[in-house]
Amino acid sequence: MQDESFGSERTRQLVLRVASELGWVPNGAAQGLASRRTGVVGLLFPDLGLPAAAEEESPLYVDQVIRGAERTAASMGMAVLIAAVKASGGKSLAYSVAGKVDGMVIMSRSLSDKDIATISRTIPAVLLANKPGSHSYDNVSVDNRTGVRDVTSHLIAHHFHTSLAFVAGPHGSPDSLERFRGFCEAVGAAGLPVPEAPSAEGNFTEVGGGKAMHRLIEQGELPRAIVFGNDEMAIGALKVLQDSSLRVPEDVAITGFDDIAVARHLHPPLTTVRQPMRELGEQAVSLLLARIQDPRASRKSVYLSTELVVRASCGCETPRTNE
Amino acid sequence: MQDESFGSERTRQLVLRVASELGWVPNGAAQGLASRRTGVVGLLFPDLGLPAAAEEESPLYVDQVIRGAERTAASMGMAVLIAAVKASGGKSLAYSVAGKVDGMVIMSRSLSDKDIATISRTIPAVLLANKPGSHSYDNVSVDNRTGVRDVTSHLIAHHFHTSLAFVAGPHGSPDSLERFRGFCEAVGAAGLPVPEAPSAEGNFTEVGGGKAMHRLIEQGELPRAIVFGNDEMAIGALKVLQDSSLRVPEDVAITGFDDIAVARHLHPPLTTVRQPMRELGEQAVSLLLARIQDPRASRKSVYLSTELVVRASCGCETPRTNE
DNA sequence: TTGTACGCGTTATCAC
DNA sequence: GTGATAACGCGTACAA
Repeated sequence: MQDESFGSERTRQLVLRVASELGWVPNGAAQGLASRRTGVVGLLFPDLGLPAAAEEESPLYVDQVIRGAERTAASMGMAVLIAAVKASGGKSLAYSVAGKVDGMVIMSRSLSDKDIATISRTIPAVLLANKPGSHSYDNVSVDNRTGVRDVTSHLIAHHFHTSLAFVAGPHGSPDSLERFRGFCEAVGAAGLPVPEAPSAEGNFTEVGGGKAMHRLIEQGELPRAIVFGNDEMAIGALKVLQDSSLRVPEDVAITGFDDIAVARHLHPPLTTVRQPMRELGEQAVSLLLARIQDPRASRKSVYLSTELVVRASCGCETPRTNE
Repeated sequence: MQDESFGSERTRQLVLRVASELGWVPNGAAQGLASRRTGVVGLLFPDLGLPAAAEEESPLYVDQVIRGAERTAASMGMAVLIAAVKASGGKSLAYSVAGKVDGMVIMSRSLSDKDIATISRTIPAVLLANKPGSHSYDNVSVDNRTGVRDVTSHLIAHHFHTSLAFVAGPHGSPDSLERFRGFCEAVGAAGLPVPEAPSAEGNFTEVGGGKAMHRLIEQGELPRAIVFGNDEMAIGALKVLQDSSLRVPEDVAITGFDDIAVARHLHPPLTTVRQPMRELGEQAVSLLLARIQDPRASRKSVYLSTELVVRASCGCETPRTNE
């Protein structure tokens, strides 16, 4: 099947034709067993275990990564085996996947460090969006810190805000932590007081963002600008603000992170930091394929840069143009 | 590995522990070859080959189906192998996938009837959102016709519109065709003139919808209500209408189909037909697993019903409540 | 209960 | 260049 040089080209074609007419399909298991390569890459992502409704709104993030991964895998003739892994156990699926693929991409918060270590002893693994500094593996992540630093600086330098707040995602999320650091850097660089901790936490969800906003409002002393750790929390907060008759951006400016599809359709359109989610998946698979080819090359870390997307929620004018 | 009854339970635990300490992972290929089941289900979806930018906005549909499929597959301990198939050839990936799975879910427009037939001779296949009536396979689809009939009737009965238009998706899309039929049924039932063909086509994309809208405007005789074949086209049209200083819904009412996440964030929020995309994926995998268990059971077709989601773009009041 | 040999469908190696 | 044959790693049936 894989030998391209055959005696008689005619015979080859004939066999191939008959084979397809007969509906013959090569057995992948046998191929894999004999050739020691499956032609499949695995992709593990976290199953947040959210109620279906919430999940439906949210996880554009993972979806885009999957798309990117599928895309570059396909360009190399490989398929992608996906599996959501619950934080609470259920790792057996992960191991099962590990036995069926040539390598895997492991998204952050889907597997414990120990399990990653175990698996990576059998097949190569690339970490996606994990805490920076884990140099034991190939790694691809986005420059969260610079991204948030950029929006925050924009709020300060361009709109002259001096009372700012940051709303974080779930505890322990490397992404959220880095974003908070970026916020602190920008605030510090402007000579403003640097907070010890985020002003609130919203779990990266819309409802969480709404609740966080409520808390901030009830505390009094509403900040003039709020940097949210992601877009969804900003969306939830936006609703709460509107219901509280607080105007955005006149009374309080808000920004997000991710630039999910809804962001530009909000009123006002959300100023945010664009994250190349799809490219994240693409790069991860690229790294993985490279490592499969050369298992003993030096570890690589890829940082993808973000892009500030200025719309109206920060206080900038939005020209009423189309796109 | 699969024999739960062992002589000495202690020994069993010991072996398992050592195995995991050694980082041993069972070889899926060998398991598959010996047991004749891979523990993997395949999912083929169409690669529309759109530019990345357009794709990023759009394919919520496929993503949700993937999620649903992954979800129920995981509940049965199975992983999902996904592959995007370009309409233009590239079917080799599809066949490769077919050799690696216990069965596949094939989304409409991803594979030719002939290829489906060939593959299904080797492994069970379930068709997703294909033309109704293909009773040769297990089939799951959404009740497009009733869905559009419902919105259209709403426009007629509730808002007393008599000049309506339908904007279709790509030529040859079974979904689009069924939705047009639903439109015609509603229009006919109300005693209004039934059109021969859709008033315009928008390829199911946002830009396509915008262009279609332009065409309708330039034709003069703007209909008072426009039923779009999906949400994205409605979004594109909405922008064009606003740029043309036409008010929605005062000057023209519009509706969509799918209820993608952006729909409720638009201004005005889009009245649309909710399609249980995720459940589509779930049901497809359920059918597939059932067929794998009993390959000679009778064919099954599952129709999922839609739900009319009334918001403001049709002319209804939207109470300014929060969800 | 425990051990052993065979088969799964393909690739790869080695004589010819 | 061509054609046999031994792995590949795990289930499983059968013998001990």
